[in-house]
Amino acid sequence: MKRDSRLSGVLHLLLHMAEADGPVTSEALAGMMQTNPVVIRRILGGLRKEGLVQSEKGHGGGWRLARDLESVTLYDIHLALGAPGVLALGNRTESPGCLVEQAVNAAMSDAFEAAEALLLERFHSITLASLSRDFSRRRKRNASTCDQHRH
Amino acid sequence: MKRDSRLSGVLHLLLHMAEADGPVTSEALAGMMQTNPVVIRRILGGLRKEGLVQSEKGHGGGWRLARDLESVTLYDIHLALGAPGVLALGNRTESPGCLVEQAVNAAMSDAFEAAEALLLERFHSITLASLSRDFSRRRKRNASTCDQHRH
DNA sequence: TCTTCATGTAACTTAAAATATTACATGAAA
DNA sequence: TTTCATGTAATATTTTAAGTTACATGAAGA
Ligand code: FES
Ligand code: FES
Repeated sequence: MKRDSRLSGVLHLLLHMAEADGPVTSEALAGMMQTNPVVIRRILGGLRKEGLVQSEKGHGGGWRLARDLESVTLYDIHLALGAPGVLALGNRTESPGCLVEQAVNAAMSDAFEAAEALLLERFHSITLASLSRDFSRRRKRNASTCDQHRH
Repeated sequence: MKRDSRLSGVLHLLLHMAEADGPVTSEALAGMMQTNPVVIRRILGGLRKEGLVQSEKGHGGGWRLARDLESVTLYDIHLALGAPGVLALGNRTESPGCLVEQAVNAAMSDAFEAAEALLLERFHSITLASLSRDFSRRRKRNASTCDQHRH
């Protein structure tokens, strides 16, 4: 069982894009995320379909945010990523006819749904803008020593 | 990202053991779970260390519950399984020096902790006994047509 | 126009986990 | 002393995620 850090990673990308003046290339973003440009393009390509980012080809091209920082919540991004399951635990579904399994699943599903609902509700209340503000606050306190680039 | 159904699977095992008169062999349990006996022995071996089940070798051997159904909660079992992460989503930790990452992680960690706490709190209130009662209720309503065995 | 740069995507490869299997030792009952 | 079942290490298989290569498309600049 491994944790999916795609949401976290995408936030990283978006905030870095918010910081930048112009478009940012997938190569630059890949540098920050220590991964391959194609991976970035795949991820951001999905977000573009949802209208969160836009891209431009050719000289001076790259990626930029398509919406206002205030209007984008973690939940929006979560949806744009395909709303992957939020919980690492799940129900067995291999023997649907088994009454034991039915009883187990019924009991756990309630708990799962409650936890998931709580998490997604929190996501609604976190905007890119609030993250950006928090970032600025941190930048004032610490001298940034980011390996990949200067702020 | 795949969901871990170990908890669900273990509950299945334990309830089947609760139903049985004597010890149940790992082979029989493997049949119900459509897996290999060694896999069962590995999982139950972990639970034995926590005092949830006990095993006997040789003729007439197998696995049985070691504690009262009322006294075992989902949370106990979760702990006995090593308390694996409950959430599928997680924080990136690849660039700990990055201030953007710090801001993102700080914001999400709160939400993660809240959701996890809620789920585990629910686990505390579900006992093996309550699951067993629910199972009996279902058995009365439906005629059991379990492929692996009769109840 | 022709070169350069960057995205868009499919196909492929690599790497990492999770799961399953084999093999054999240990100990208990018949 | 044979049979049965657990205990466990080592191995193999399967599945899933991540990364890479290759090349097409289109935009800007020389
Ligand atoms: S295998 Fe679960 S009820 Fe029979
Ligand atoms: S790479 Fe994230 S702050 Fe620089």
